[in-house]
Amino acid sequence: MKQILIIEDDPEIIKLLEIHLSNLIYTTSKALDGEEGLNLALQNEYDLILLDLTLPTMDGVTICKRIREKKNTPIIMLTAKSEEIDRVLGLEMGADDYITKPFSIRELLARVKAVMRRTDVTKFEKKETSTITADGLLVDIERRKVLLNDKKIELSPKEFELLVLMASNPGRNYSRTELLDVIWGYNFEGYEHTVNSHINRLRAKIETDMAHPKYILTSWGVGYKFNEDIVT
Amino acid sequence: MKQILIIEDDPEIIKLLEIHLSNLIYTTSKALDGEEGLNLALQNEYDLILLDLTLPTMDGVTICKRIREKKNTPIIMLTAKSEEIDRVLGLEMGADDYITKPFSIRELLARVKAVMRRTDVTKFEKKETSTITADGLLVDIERRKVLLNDKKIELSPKEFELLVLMASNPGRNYSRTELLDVIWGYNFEGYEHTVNSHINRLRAKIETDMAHPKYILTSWGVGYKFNEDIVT
DNA sequence: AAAAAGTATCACAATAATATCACAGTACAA
DNA sequence: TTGTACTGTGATATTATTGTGATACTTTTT
Repeated sequence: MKQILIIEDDPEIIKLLEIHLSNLIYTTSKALDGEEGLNLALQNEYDLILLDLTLPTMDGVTICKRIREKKNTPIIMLTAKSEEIDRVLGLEMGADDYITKPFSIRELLARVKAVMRRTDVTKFEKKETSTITADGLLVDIERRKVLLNDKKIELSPKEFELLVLMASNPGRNYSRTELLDVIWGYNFEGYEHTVNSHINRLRAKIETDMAHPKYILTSWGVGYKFNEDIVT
Repeated sequence: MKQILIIEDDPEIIKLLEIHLSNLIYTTSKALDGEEGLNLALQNEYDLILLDLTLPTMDGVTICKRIREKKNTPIIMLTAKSEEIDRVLGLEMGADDYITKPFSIRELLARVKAVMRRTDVTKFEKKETSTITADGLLVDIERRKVLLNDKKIELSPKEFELLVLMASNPGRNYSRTELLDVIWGYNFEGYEHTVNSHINRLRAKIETDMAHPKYILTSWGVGYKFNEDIVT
């Protein structure tokens, strides 16, 4: 019997999911807010987690990341936003799939089955490396440490997160909105040019020539990306 | 053949949408005011509805809600206001996506395709080709990267969009007006020969012999097209 | 062949996007 | 409390991109 955890604050949706998932011989647990959901997810072994993006006490993005730090449980995000960008975001933060509300039950069940099928095979695969190396730069994610030519660099939290996110996927373009969503959080109400400032400060610490950055490149009219040509 | 319903009071925009949607092998119906639109939406089975927010006789929000009471037809809202509030409203009332006027046709088509893909359960596993190859040219749409004989080429936003659009349909002729509508947006007030300049700059970056272009060909008296004889 | 129409090219100004910097508010530790 | 580091934002500087005019060049038409 497969165990599914539902983290979702709308009781209507929970009810809906429970009815249809139990038809497929899955048993379900539920959590109504983020904190509770995270605890359940970490303390038990589920086969799948259905995770709402917008939740009380802790938002879905954070929960997803926190779960991924400890566990490999497959996660399907439930989100109200349907922009293409969000899809990528959801997957990059470690979710296995996403589905946008309002969704049809048929569609959801198809994805649940698909994820179950997929993870049966890949269940025992190893997690990714926790250090990134590129030219003279070394980023130790676990220890939150950055070395530039063997010299230790002190980064602020935001700077570090920016670096890790972008360096984890060299060559991928990140729009300012995307970065705000992922690092600042979904509900950040502020200007996009806040990102500029942080990129600027990050560059000041790791780049030798500010006019010609080696690591953090700007994609004009798009956003920023980590230089893919220098990763080892 | 997919059926799309357009509920929109501006005949110009309807015409524009019809032209470009028919290129994608969609057939369209149209309604010029809210009442008519609602009736059509309820009495027929459409695959998608494009719904203007501000309409005579009945506004878009009401129509959207009324449709949702009876049907699950995917809806994309067309709205002139760009405030964040309106977006959330649009989604909460049951719309699948929204797009703010003035929009570029390219953007709209992308969303239409995305919604179609999403709602079509059977096609979920299918992946879309995100790279185009032709002779020495490689266009990675997802990563916004262009390689010419394994050498990276930096393109400006407009140049990149022109290339992607035309390379996606090799051999198809694009008039200057069409390119302006699709890439610049239908509201662009400017000269057609703006396109010439951008094509010129694009060519300067990817063509080796400007006098005899290999990729971007000129259709005399018509417009431009991507050379269909070299795609792999 | 000349005129006309459409296209190519280029330089330059206007625009929009990004970079930089200073400063104030905040949080947090000593 | 004071001090310190971090962060968001305004102001301003600096760039890259873009639209346009002028002009040269082709192709088509007459």
